[in-house]
Amino acid sequence: MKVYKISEATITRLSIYSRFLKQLLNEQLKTVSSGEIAKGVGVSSAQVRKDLAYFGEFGMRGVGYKVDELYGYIIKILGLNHAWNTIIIGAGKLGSALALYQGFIDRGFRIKAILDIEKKIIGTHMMNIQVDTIDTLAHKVQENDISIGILTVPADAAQEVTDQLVAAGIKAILNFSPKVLKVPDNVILRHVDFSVNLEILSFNLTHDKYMFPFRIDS
Amino acid sequence: MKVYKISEATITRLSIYSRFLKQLLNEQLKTVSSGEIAKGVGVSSAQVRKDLAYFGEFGMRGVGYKVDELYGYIIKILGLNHAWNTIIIGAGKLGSALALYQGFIDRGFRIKAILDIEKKIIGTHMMNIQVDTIDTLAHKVQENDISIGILTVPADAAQEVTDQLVAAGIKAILNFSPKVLKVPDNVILRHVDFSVNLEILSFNLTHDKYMFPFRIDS
DNA sequence: GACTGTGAAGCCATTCACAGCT
DNA sequence: AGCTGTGAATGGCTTCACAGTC
Repeated sequence: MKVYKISEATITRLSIYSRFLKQLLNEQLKTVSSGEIAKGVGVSSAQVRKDLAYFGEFGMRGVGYKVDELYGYIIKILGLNHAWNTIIIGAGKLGSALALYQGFIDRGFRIKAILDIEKKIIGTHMMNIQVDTIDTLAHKVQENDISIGILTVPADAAQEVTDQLVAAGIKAILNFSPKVLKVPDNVILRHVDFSVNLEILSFNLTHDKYMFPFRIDS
Repeated sequence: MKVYKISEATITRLSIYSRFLKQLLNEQLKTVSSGEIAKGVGVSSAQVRKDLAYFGEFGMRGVGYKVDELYGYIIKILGLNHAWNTIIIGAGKLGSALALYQGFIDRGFRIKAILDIEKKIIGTHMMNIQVDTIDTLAHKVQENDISIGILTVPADAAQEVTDQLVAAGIKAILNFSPKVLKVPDNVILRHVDFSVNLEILSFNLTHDKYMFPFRIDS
Protein backbone atom coordinates (compact mmCIF):
# COMPACT_ATOMS: atom_id res chain seq x y z
CA MET A 1 0.00 0.00 0.00
CA LYS A 2 1.33 3.36 -1.01
CA VAL A 3 1.60 5.86 1.83
CA TYR A 4 1.68 9.55 1.09
CA LYS A 5 3.08 12.28 3.23
CA ILE A 6 0.86 15.29 2.64
CA SER A 7 2.49 18.67 3.04
CA GLU A 8 0.89 21.49 4.94
CA ALA A 9 1.08 23.57 1.77
CA THR A 10 -1.13 21.04 0.03
CA ILE A 11 -3.73 21.16 2.79
CA THR A 12 -3.73 24.94 2.76
CA ARG A 13 -4.38 24.90 -0.96
CA LEU A 14 -7.13 22.30 -0.67
CA SER A 15 -8.91 24.60 1.73
CA ILE A 16 -8.60 27.45 -0.77
CA TYR A 17 -9.71 25.27 -3.67
CA SER A 18 -12.80 24.26 -1.74
CA ARG A 19 -13.75 27.88 -1.20
CA PHE A 20 -13.30 28.58 -4.90
CA LEU A 21 -15.39 25.53 -5.81
CA LYS A 22 -18.17 26.68 -3.49
CA GLN A 23 -18.27 29.89 -5.46
CA LEU A 24 -18.51 27.95 -8.73
CA LEU A 25 -21.30 25.86 -7.20
CA ASN A 26 -23.23 29.03 -6.44
CA GLU A 27 -22.74 30.07 -10.04
CA GLN A 28 -24.21 26.71 -11.11
CA LEU A 29 -21.10 25.64 -13.02
CA LYS A 30 -21.00 21.91 -13.75
CA THR A 31 -17.36 21.20 -14.59
CA VAL A 32 -14.03 22.92 -14.06
CA SER A 33 -10.48 22.22 -15.26
CA SER A 34 -7.31 22.30 -13.20
CA GLY A 35 -6.28 25.35 -15.23
CA GLU A 36 -9.42 27.25 -14.26
CA ILE A 37 -8.99 26.43 -10.58
CA ALA A 38 -5.35 27.43 -10.86
CA LYS A 39 -6.23 30.78 -12.36
CA GLY A 40 -8.91 31.39 -9.76
CA VAL A 41 -6.66 30.85 -6.79
CA GLY A 42 -3.26 31.87 -8.16
CA VAL A 43 -1.26 28.64 -8.43
CA SER A 44 -0.11 26.44 -11.34
CA SER A 45 -2.41 23.87 -12.92
CA ALA A 46 0.16 21.11 -12.32
CA GLN A 47 0.06 22.01 -8.65
CA VAL A 48 -3.71 21.63 -8.56
CA ARG A 49 -3.55 18.23 -10.23
CA LYS A 50 -0.75 17.02 -7.95
CA ASP A 51 -2.56 18.15 -4.82
CA LEU A 52 -5.71 16.29 -5.84
CA ALA A 53 -3.83 13.21 -7.03
CA TYR A 54 -2.60 12.47 -3.51
CA PHE A 55 -6.16 11.56 -2.60
CA GLY A 56 -7.61 9.92 -5.66
CA GLU A 57 -8.53 10.30 -9.31
CA PHE A 58 -11.34 12.79 -9.27
CA GLY A 59 -11.17 14.11 -12.82
CA MET A 60 -12.14 13.05 -16.32
CA ARG A 61 -9.41 13.30 -18.94
CA GLY A 62 -10.30 15.67 -21.69
CA VAL A 63 -13.09 17.20 -19.58
CA GLY A 64 -12.03 18.30 -16.10
CA TYR A 65 -13.66 17.83 -12.71
CA LYS A 66 -17.35 17.81 -11.79
CA VAL A 67 -17.66 20.80 -9.48
CA ASP A 68 -20.09 19.35 -6.97
CA GLU A 69 -18.27 16.02 -6.74
CA LEU A 70 -14.84 17.57 -6.31
CA TYR A 71 -16.18 19.96 -3.69
CA GLY A 72 -17.62 17.01 -1.77
CA TYR A 73 -14.36 15.08 -1.94
CA ILE A 74 -12.29 17.99 -0.66
CA ILE A 75 -14.70 18.68 2.19
CA LYS A 76 -14.36 15.05 3.18
CA ILE A 77 -10.56 15.10 2.88
CA LEU A 78 -10.41 18.18 5.12
CA GLY A 79 -12.65 16.48 7.67
CA LEU A 80 -15.36 19.10 7.26
CA ASN A 81 -18.16 16.64 6.60
CA HIS A 82 -19.07 16.89 10.26
CA ALA A 83 -19.05 19.65 12.86
CA TRP A 84 -16.15 20.42 15.23
CA ASN A 85 -16.72 21.73 18.72
CA THR A 86 -14.43 24.52 19.82
CA ILE A 87 -13.76 26.66 22.86
CA ILE A 88 -12.41 30.21 22.85
CA ILE A 89 -10.18 31.28 25.74
CA GLY A 90 -9.91 35.05 25.95
CA ALA A 91 -13.04 37.11 25.39
CA GLY A 92 -11.32 40.36 24.47
CA LYS A 93 -11.70 42.11 21.14
CA LEU A 94 -10.03 39.34 19.19
CA GLY A 95 -11.84 36.55 20.98
CA SER A 96 -15.19 38.16 20.31
CA ALA A 97 -14.26 38.87 16.69
CA LEU A 98 -13.59 35.15 16.27
CA ALA A 99 -16.72 34.15 18.16
CA LEU A 100 -18.77 36.16 15.70
CA TYR A 101 -16.76 35.15 12.62
CA GLN A 102 -19.23 33.84 10.07
CA GLY A 103 -16.51 31.93 8.20
CA PHE A 104 -16.12 29.51 11.11
CA ILE A 105 -19.81 28.80 11.39
CA ASP A 106 -20.14 28.31 7.61
CA ARG A 107 -17.48 25.60 7.68
CA GLY A 108 -18.96 23.66 10.58
CA PHE A 109 -16.94 24.97 13.50
CA ARG A 110 -19.17 25.42 16.54
CA ILE A 111 -18.16 27.60 19.43
CA LYS A 112 -19.44 25.84 22.52
CA ALA A 113 -17.84 28.00 25.21
CA ILE A 114 -16.03 31.30 25.71
CA LEU A 115 -13.89 31.83 28.81
CA ASP A 116 -12.05 34.77 30.36
CA ILE A 117 -10.65 35.92 33.69
CA GLU A 118 -11.91 39.51 33.54
CA LYS A 119 -14.73 39.90 36.08
CA LYS A 120 -16.54 42.52 34.04
CA ILE A 121 -16.69 40.35 30.90
CA ILE A 122 -17.84 37.20 32.65
CA GLY A 123 -21.57 36.75 32.39
CA THR A 124 -21.92 38.85 29.24
CA HIS A 125 -23.20 37.15 26.10
CA MET A 126 -21.61 36.64 22.69
CA MET A 127 -23.86 35.13 20.08
CA ASN A 128 -25.92 32.94 22.41
CA ILE A 129 -23.04 31.92 24.63
CA GLN A 130 -22.41 33.24 28.10
CA VAL A 131 -18.78 34.08 28.88
CA ASP A 132 -17.66 31.94 31.81
CA THR A 133 -14.64 31.78 34.11
CA ILE A 134 -11.38 30.01 33.24
CA ASP A 135 -11.80 27.52 36.05
CA THR A 136 -14.70 25.90 34.23
CA LEU A 137 -12.30 24.99 31.39
CA ALA A 138 -11.88 21.26 32.00
CA HIS A 139 -15.57 20.85 32.66
CA LYS A 140 -16.57 22.69 29.45
CA VAL A 141 -14.12 20.74 27.28
CA GLN A 142 -15.32 17.39 28.55
CA GLU A 143 -19.02 18.20 28.76
CA ASN A 144 -19.17 19.58 25.22
CA ASP A 145 -16.83 17.08 23.54
CA ILE A 146 -14.55 19.90 22.45
CA SER A 147 -11.62 19.04 20.16
CA ILE A 148 -10.21 22.46 19.34
CA GLY A 149 -9.14 25.28 21.64
CA ILE A 150 -8.75 28.81 20.28
CA LEU A 151 -6.34 30.92 22.33
CA THR A 152 -6.68 34.68 22.35
CA VAL A 153 -5.18 35.47 25.74
CA PRO A 154 -2.15 37.73 26.34
CA ALA A 155 1.29 36.19 25.77
CA ASP A 156 2.13 35.88 29.44
CA ALA A 157 -0.97 33.77 30.16
CA ALA A 158 -0.76 31.63 27.03
CA GLN A 159 1.40 28.74 28.26
CA GLU A 160 -0.57 28.34 31.46
CA VAL A 161 -3.90 28.21 29.65
CA THR A 162 -2.37 25.81 27.11
CA ASP A 163 -1.34 23.46 29.90
CA GLN A 164 -4.88 23.55 31.23
CA LEU A 165 -6.30 22.78 27.79
CA VAL A 166 -3.89 19.88 27.39
CA ALA A 167 -4.75 18.56 30.85
CA ALA A 168 -8.43 18.76 29.94
CA GLY A 169 -7.78 16.50 26.96
CA ILE A 170 -7.96 18.99 24.09
CA LYS A 171 -6.78 17.57 20.76
CA ALA A 172 -5.77 20.72 18.88
CA ILE A 173 -4.98 24.35 19.64
CA LEU A 174 -5.08 27.42 17.41
CA ASN A 175 -2.86 29.98 19.11
CA PHE A 176 -3.34 33.68 18.37
CA SER A 177 -1.08 34.90 21.14
CA PRO A 178 2.44 36.07 20.29
CA LYS A 179 4.10 33.26 22.20
CA VAL A 180 5.83 30.02 21.22
CA LEU A 181 3.93 27.30 23.06
CA LYS A 182 5.03 23.85 24.16
CA VAL A 183 2.56 21.01 23.88
CA PRO A 184 2.95 17.22 23.98
CA ASP A 185 3.34 15.37 20.67
CA ASN A 186 -0.21 14.15 20.63
CA VAL A 187 -1.68 17.67 20.64
CA ILE A 188 -1.81 19.51 17.32
CA LEU A 189 -0.72 23.13 17.50
CA ARG A 190 -0.92 26.00 15.03
CA HIS A 191 0.20 29.55 15.51
CA VAL A 192 -1.38 32.58 13.86
CA ASP A 193 0.95 35.45 14.58
CA PHE A 194 -0.20 38.91 13.53
CA SER A 195 3.07 40.67 14.32
CA VAL A 196 5.15 38.15 12.41
CA ASN A 197 3.00 38.74 9.36
CA LEU A 198 3.42 42.48 9.53
CA GLU A 199 7.15 42.07 10.10
CA ILE A 200 7.49 39.94 6.99
CA LEU A 201 5.89 42.82 5.09
CA SER A 202 8.34 45.17 6.76
CA PHE A 203 11.26 43.00 5.68
CA ASN A 204 10.04 42.86 2.11
CA LEU A 205 9.36 46.58 1.98
CA THR A 206 12.87 47.17 3.26
CA HIS A 207 14.80 44.76 1.08
CA ASP A 208 12.71 44.22 -2.02
CA LYS A 209 12.32 40.80 -3.58
CA TYR A 210 13.87 38.77 -0.75
CA MET A 211 17.38 39.29 -2.13
CA PHE A 212 20.09 40.24 0.24
CA PRO A 213 22.90 41.55 -1.94
CA PHE A 214 25.40 42.08 0.83
CA ARG A 215 25.83 41.20 4.45
CA ILE A 216 24.33 43.55 7.00
CA ASP A 217 27.75 44.35 8.43
CA SER A 218 29.62 44.82 5.18
CA MET B 1 29.24 39.88 -4.71
CA LYS B 2 27.29 37.00 -3.24
CA VAL B 3 23.51 37.37 -3.52
CA TYR B 4 21.29 35.42 -1.17
CA LYS B 5 17.71 34.49 -1.68
CA ILE B 6 16.09 34.61 1.72
CA SER B 7 13.17 32.27 2.30
CA GLU B 8 9.98 33.38 3.94
CA ALA B 9 10.53 30.69 6.56
CA THR B 10 13.80 32.37 7.54
CA ILE B 11 12.12 35.75 7.92
CA THR B 12 9.35 34.26 10.02
CA ARG B 13 11.93 32.70 12.32
CA LEU B 14 13.95 35.92 12.58
CA SER B 15 10.82 37.65 13.81
CA ILE B 16 10.36 34.94 16.42
CA TYR B 17 14.03 35.02 17.43
CA SER B 18 13.80 38.76 17.97
CA ARG B 19 10.87 38.33 20.30
CA PHE B 20 12.78 35.70 22.26
CA LEU B 21 15.85 37.94 22.43
CA LYS B 22 13.75 40.81 23.74
CA GLN B 23 12.69 38.56 26.58
CA LEU B 24 16.33 37.70 27.31
CA LEU B 25 17.16 41.42 27.27
CA ASN B 26 14.50 42.02 29.90
CA GLU B 27 16.08 39.26 31.96
CA GLN B 28 19.43 41.09 31.67
CA LEU B 29 21.17 38.16 29.95
CA LYS B 30 24.39 39.16 28.21
CA THR B 31 25.09 36.28 25.80
CA VAL B 32 23.13 33.44 24.28
CA SER B 33 24.07 30.42 22.14
CA SER B 34 22.31 29.19 19.02
CA GLY B 35 21.32 26.13 21.02
CA GLU B 36 19.59 28.21 23.67
CA ILE B 37 17.70 30.25 21.09
CA ALA B 38 16.77 27.00 19.35
CA LYS B 39 15.40 25.53 22.54
CA GLY B 40 13.48 28.70 23.33
CA VAL B 41 11.65 28.86 20.03
CA GLY B 42 11.47 25.21 19.03
CA VAL B 43 13.84 24.85 16.07
CA SER B 44 17.29 23.26 15.57
CA SER B 45 20.47 25.11 16.48
CA ALA B 46 21.84 24.62 12.96
CA GLN B 47 18.73 26.35 11.67
CA VAL B 48 19.34 29.34 13.92
CA ARG B 49 22.95 29.65 12.78
CA LYS B 50 22.05 29.30 9.11
CA ASP B 51 19.32 31.91 9.36
CA LEU B 52 21.68 34.40 10.94
CA ALA B 53 24.56 33.56 8.60
CA TYR B 54 22.63 34.88 5.59
CA PHE B 55 23.06 38.35 7.01
CA GLY B 56 26.48 38.38 8.61
CA GLU B 57 28.70 36.91 11.26
CA PHE B 58 27.14 38.04 14.47
CA GLY B 59 28.50 35.45 16.89
CA MET B 60 31.70 34.64 18.71
CA ARG B 61 33.00 31.09 18.38
CA GLY B 62 33.16 29.35 21.68
CA VAL B 63 30.91 31.97 23.28
CA GLY B 64 27.69 32.65 21.44
CA TYR B 65 25.94 35.90 20.54
CA LYS B 66 25.72 39.13 22.51
CA VAL B 67 22.01 39.45 23.19
CA ASP B 68 21.67 43.20 22.73
CA GLU B 69 23.79 43.29 19.59
CA LEU B 70 22.01 40.39 17.95
CA TYR B 71 18.64 41.87 18.82
CA GLY B 72 19.68 45.13 17.20
CA TYR B 73 20.88 43.39 14.05
CA ILE B 74 17.66 41.42 13.63
CA ILE B 75 15.51 44.50 14.17
CA LYS B 76 17.49 46.20 11.44
CA ILE B 77 17.25 43.21 9.10
CA LEU B 78 13.48 43.13 9.57
CA GLY B 79 13.25 46.85 8.83
CA LEU B 80 11.88 47.59 12.29
CA ASN B 81 14.43 50.26 13.14
CA HIS B 82 11.90 52.86 12.04
CA ALA B 83 8.12 53.18 12.22
CA TRP B 84 5.69 52.02 9.53
CA ASN B 85 2.45 53.87 8.88
CA THR B 86 -0.59 51.67 8.34
CA ILE B 87 -4.27 52.01 7.54
CA ILE B 88 -7.02 49.63 8.58
CA ILE B 89 -9.96 49.14 6.23
CA GLY B 90 -12.92 47.61 8.01
CA ALA B 91 -13.74 48.79 11.51
CA GLY B 92 -15.70 45.74 12.62
CA LYS B 93 -14.74 43.50 15.52
CA LEU B 94 -11.57 42.28 13.86
CA GLY B 95 -10.50 45.70 12.63
CA SER B 96 -10.89 47.16 16.08
CA ALA B 97 -9.10 44.21 17.67
CA LEU B 98 -6.15 44.94 15.39
CA ALA B 99 -6.34 48.68 15.98
CA LEU B 100 -5.97 48.06 19.70
CA TYR B 101 -3.38 45.28 19.36
CA GLN B 102 -0.45 46.21 21.57
CA GLY B 103 1.92 43.95 19.65
CA PHE B 104 1.73 46.20 16.59
CA ILE B 105 2.45 49.35 18.52
CA ASP B 106 5.36 47.71 20.36
CA ARG B 107 7.02 46.85 17.07
CA GLY B 108 6.68 50.29 15.52
CA PHE B 109 3.56 49.88 13.43
CA ARG B 110 1.43 53.03 13.63
CA ILE B 111 -2.21 53.01 12.70
CA LYS B 112 -2.84 56.34 11.03
CA ALA B 113 -6.40 55.80 9.80
CA ILE B 114 -9.35 53.43 10.16
CA LEU B 115 -12.04 53.36 7.46
CA ASP B 116 -15.43 51.71 7.07
CA ILE B 117 -18.65 52.05 5.11
CA GLU B 118 -21.06 51.49 8.00
CA LYS B 119 -22.74 54.82 8.81
CA LYS B 120 -23.13 53.99 12.47
CA ILE B 121 -19.43 53.24 12.96
CA ILE B 122 -18.14 56.28 11.11
CA GLY B 123 -17.24 59.07 13.49
CA THR B 124 -16.64 56.78 16.45
CA HIS B 125 -13.17 56.66 17.95
CA MET B 126 -10.69 53.82 18.33
CA MET B 127 -7.59 54.64 20.29
CA ASN B 128 -7.32 58.27 19.32
CA ILE B 129 -8.35 57.77 15.71
CA GLN B 130 -11.69 58.70 14.27
CA VAL B 131 -13.22 56.15 11.92
CA ASP B 132 -13.72 57.75 8.52
CA THR B 133 -15.45 56.83 5.26
CA ILE B 134 -13.91 54.65 2.56
CA ASP B 135 -13.90 57.48 0.05
CA THR B 136 -11.18 59.25 2.01
CA LEU B 137 -8.88 56.28 1.33
CA ALA B 138 -6.56 57.77 -1.29
CA HIS B 139 -6.31 61.01 0.61
CA LYS B 140 -5.43 59.27 3.90
CA VAL B 141 -2.81 57.03 2.29
CA GLN B 142 -1.04 59.92 0.62
CA GLU B 143 -1.40 62.45 3.41
CA ASN B 144 -0.03 60.09 6.05
CA ASP B 145 2.67 58.41 3.97
CA ILE B 146 1.08 55.02 4.55
CA SER B 147 2.93 51.93 3.28
CA ILE B 148 0.81 49.11 4.63
CA GLY B 149 -2.92 48.48 4.30
CA ILE B 150 -4.66 46.07 6.66
CA LEU B 151 -7.81 44.59 5.19
CA THR B 152 -10.59 43.38 7.47
CA VAL B 153 -13.60 43.81 5.20
CA PRO B 154 -15.99 41.02 4.12
CA ALA B 155 -14.82 38.76 1.26
CA ASP B 156 -17.12 40.30 -1.31
CA ALA B 157 -15.73 43.79 -0.78
CA ALA B 158 -12.09 42.78 -0.52
CA GLN B 159 -10.99 42.99 -4.16
CA GLU B 160 -12.62 46.36 -4.68
CA VAL B 161 -10.96 47.87 -1.62
CA THR B 162 -7.68 46.27 -2.67
CA ASP B 163 -7.91 47.96 -6.06
CA GLN B 164 -8.47 51.28 -4.33
CA LEU B 165 -5.47 50.74 -2.06
CA VAL B 166 -3.31 49.87 -5.06
CA ALA B 167 -4.54 52.92 -6.97
CA ALA B 168 -3.72 55.07 -3.94
CA GLY B 169 -0.12 53.83 -4.12
CA ILE B 170 -0.04 51.41 -1.19
CA LYS B 171 3.11 49.27 -1.08
CA ALA B 172 1.93 46.27 0.93
CA ILE B 173 -1.33 44.68 2.04
CA LEU B 174 -2.11 42.32 4.89
CA ASN B 175 -5.36 40.62 3.98
CA PHE B 176 -7.55 39.11 6.70
CA SER B 177 -10.54 38.49 4.45
CA PRO B 178 -11.20 34.96 3.20
CA LYS B 179 -10.57 35.86 -0.42
CA VAL B 180 -7.69 35.34 -2.86
CA LEU B 181 -6.72 38.82 -4.01
CA LYS B 182 -5.03 39.96 -7.20
CA VAL B 183 -2.48 42.75 -6.96
CA PRO B 184 0.20 43.99 -9.36
CA ASP B 185 3.73 42.61 -8.98
CA ASN B 186 5.03 45.71 -7.26
CA VAL B 187 2.58 45.41 -4.35
CA ILE B 188 3.45 42.96 -1.57
CA LEU B 189 0.54 40.84 -0.39
CA ARG B 190 0.09 38.51 2.55
CA HIS B 191 -2.96 36.55 3.53
CA VAL B 192 -3.94 35.62 7.08
CA ASP B 193 -6.78 33.18 6.73
CA PHE B 194 -8.51 32.09 9.92
CA SER B 195 -10.68 29.43 8.32
CA VAL B 196 -7.77 27.83 6.49
CA ASN B 197 -5.93 27.51 9.80
CA LEU B 198 -8.86 25.82 11.49
CA GLU B 199 -9.32 23.55 8.49
CA ILE B 200 -5.70 22.42 8.67
CA LEU B 201 -6.42 21.42 12.26
CA SER B 202 -9.53 19.62 11.08
CA PHE B 203 -7.50 17.73 8.48
CA ASN B 204 -4.88 16.71 11.01
CA LEU B 205 -7.48 15.68 13.57
CA THR B 206 -9.14 13.57 10.92
CA HIS B 207 -6.11 11.89 9.40
CA ASP B 208 -3.42 11.94 12.08
CA LYS B 209 0.18 12.66 11.25
CA TYR B 210 -0.35 13.90 7.69
CA MET B 211 -0.19 10.37 6.31
CA PHE B 212 -2.75 9.30 3.82
CA PRO B 213 -2.54 5.51 3.73
CA PHE B 214 -5.07 5.00 0.99
CA ARG B 215 -6.87 7.02 -1.60
CA ILE B 216 -10.16 8.63 -0.56
CA ASP B 217 -12.08 6.56 -3.12
CA SER B 218 -10.46 3.20 -2.46
C1' DG C 1 35.89 22.60 25.65
C1' DA C 2 32.47 25.28 23.67
C1' DC C 3 30.25 27.22 20.06
C1' DT C 4 30.04 29.49 15.42
C1' DG C 5 29.97 29.38 10.35
C1' DT C 6 29.43 26.66 6.35
C1' DG C 7 30.03 23.21 2.43
C1' DA C 8 27.89 18.92 1.42
C1' DA C 9 24.23 15.73 1.82
C1' DG C 10 19.63 14.70 2.35
C1' DC C 11 15.01 15.64 2.02
C1' DC C 12 10.85 17.73 0.40
C1' DA C 13 7.93 20.46 -2.75
C1' DT C 14 7.12 22.24 -7.25
C1' DT C 15 7.45 22.24 -12.13
C1' DC C 16 8.04 19.89 -16.42
C1' DA C 17 6.58 17.15 -19.98
C1' DC C 18 4.17 13.58 -21.83
C1' DA C 19 1.53 9.13 -21.95
C1' DG C 20 -3.16 7.97 -21.55
C1' DC C 21 -8.02 8.64 -21.60
C1' DT C 22 -12.52 10.88 -23.28
C1' DA D 1 -8.28 18.27 -29.33
C1' DG D 2 -8.48 18.78 -24.55
C1' DC D 3 -7.38 17.71 -20.11
C1' DT D 4 -5.94 14.51 -16.36
C1' DG D 5 -2.48 11.82 -13.85
C1' DT D 6 2.24 11.06 -12.94
C1' DG D 7 7.36 9.81 -13.26
C1' DA D 8 11.38 12.52 -13.81
C1' DA D 9 13.82 16.71 -13.31
C1' DT D 10 14.52 20.71 -10.90
C1' DG D 11 14.86 23.85 -7.28
C1' DG D 12 14.86 25.04 -2.42
C1' DC D 13 15.10 24.32 2.54
C1' DT D 14 16.91 21.78 6.44
C1' DT D 15 20.08 18.85 8.66
C1' DC D 16 24.63 16.98 9.11
C1' DA D 17 29.15 17.18 10.36
C1' DC D 18 33.28 19.37 10.97
C1' DA D 19 36.94 22.96 10.33
C1' DG D 20 37.83 27.24 12.45
C1' DT D 21 38.00 30.33 16.36
C1' DC D 22 37.79 31.92 21.08
